[in-house]
Amino acid sequence: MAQIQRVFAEPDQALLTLSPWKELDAPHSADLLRAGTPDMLNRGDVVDHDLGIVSFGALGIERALSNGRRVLCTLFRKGDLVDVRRTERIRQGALVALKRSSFLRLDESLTETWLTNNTDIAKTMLSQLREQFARARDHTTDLVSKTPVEKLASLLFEFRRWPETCPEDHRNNIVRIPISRSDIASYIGVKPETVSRVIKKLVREKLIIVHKQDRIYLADLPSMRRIANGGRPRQSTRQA
Amino acid sequence: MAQIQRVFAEPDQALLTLSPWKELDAPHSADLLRAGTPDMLNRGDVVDHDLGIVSFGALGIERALSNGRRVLCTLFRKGDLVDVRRTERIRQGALVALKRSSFLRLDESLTETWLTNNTDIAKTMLSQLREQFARARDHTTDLVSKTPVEKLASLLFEFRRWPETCPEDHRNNIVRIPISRSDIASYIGVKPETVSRVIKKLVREKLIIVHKQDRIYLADLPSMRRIANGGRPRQSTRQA
DNA sequence: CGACTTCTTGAGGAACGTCAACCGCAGTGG
DNA sequence: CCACTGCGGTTGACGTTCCTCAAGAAGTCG
Repeated sequence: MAQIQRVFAEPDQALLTLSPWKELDAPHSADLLRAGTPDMLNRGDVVDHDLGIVSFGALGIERALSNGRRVLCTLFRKGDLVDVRRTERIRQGALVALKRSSFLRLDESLTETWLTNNTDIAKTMLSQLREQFARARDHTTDLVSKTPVEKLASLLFEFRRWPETCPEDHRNNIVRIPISRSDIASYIGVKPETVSRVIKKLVREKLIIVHKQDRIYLADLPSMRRIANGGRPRQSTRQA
Repeated sequence: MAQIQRVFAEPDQALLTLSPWKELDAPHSADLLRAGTPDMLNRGDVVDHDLGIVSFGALGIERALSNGRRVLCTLFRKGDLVDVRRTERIRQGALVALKRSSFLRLDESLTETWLTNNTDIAKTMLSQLREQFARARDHTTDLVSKTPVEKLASLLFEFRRWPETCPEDHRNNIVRIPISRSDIASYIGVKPETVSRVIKKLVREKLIIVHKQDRIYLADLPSMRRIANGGRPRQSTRQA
């Protein structure tokens, strides 16, 4: 028993240092942990539960379209509340691990009880959902009318904001890529080939340097930021 | 004074019959109404407030990219809680009315007090945000890898689910289009010209009939549903 | 080392964006 | 009453872009 406790105590305690959970009083956060069941997940594992917290790693909601098209419509990162319950049961999609991750399953009825007795937890969950909705809007902006280069640049900055980024990497403009190339493609709505070509292009222009597959150096941060915000539109068809 | 009360009493009372607000106890919902300031909005009006409820009409969050690209990253419809406050103040975007609408502004600190004293309201807001996040995921799925035809078909079904749809229209497979063609375009990430061409194409195939500009009849609902769910992928480059 | 998956590179074409012009309609003013 | 104007929407021609397909390279695991 003590052993089992230990197994999840380490990463799961860590999430209490993350916003917004760190704002909770100690007793509440302890409740939170005790009520959760930790799941270790490998890449590709499907989570058959729609309420919990990501202790570490990366999860996503995956949907399949005809023609083998695969869509990643949301990314959940370390510290995120995952609450994908919904009233209308349409097109739910599967919650799937994109890399080695830990998921702290929460019991639904128990959580409901908390919400009734404790407005702090309710407020914390509200701020989480609000934040995730805001991130979804940002992502939508990326998808709606940006070019692949702009989309990828924007995604790099999103990864830069992930809590895994250590302060040193952040200072040095190093971004860790937590997911595979094809997952990136499914997330930003292009094909893996295009992701590859875009990265190659940015390297050629000396805007980034790929240290390792999952480690990219933003050599020209201002330019990259400009591109991410929409600074590289489709070329006009008419010559100047 | 009585007159002013009357002005907003009518549409704003109506929203209490909508999910999830209708689940609230009468005294709480009355508080909700009293605390709000109703704003009448015309198409194009910008709302400089990030907390409230849509009494009727349609609002959207609009962002501008370089090159004159305009993005509508979320739609808010009748009954929706609009809570777009966020911790990181990046790329906020403007909340703008897409047609004649009424917005019930809520006071932030007052709402905060409610949440502390009343878990019912907290739960209601939670379920609202959860639902909107779910809708955002659906929209993301549409944007990521669907063709324009699929995107538009999907949007028609979204409009069909809007609370304005009267039961009769629903039975008769009539969809009311609440926003302009160019807003549709900015929302599904294509150009107005493409929207026009797609509609024309669907009409030619006898899948829909356009009664009026803002009234479309789904002549072949099953086919349309199939298309909306991804049934019309990009044509292969290789001949069969 | 070989079997495997993931990523990259290359060629070619469909598709959607770009531009420009036109249409229909509503409001305005002579 | 009609010309004028402005706006939203539509149509057509054309070209860039990114997807498709296929094959090779690189990384991963037994």
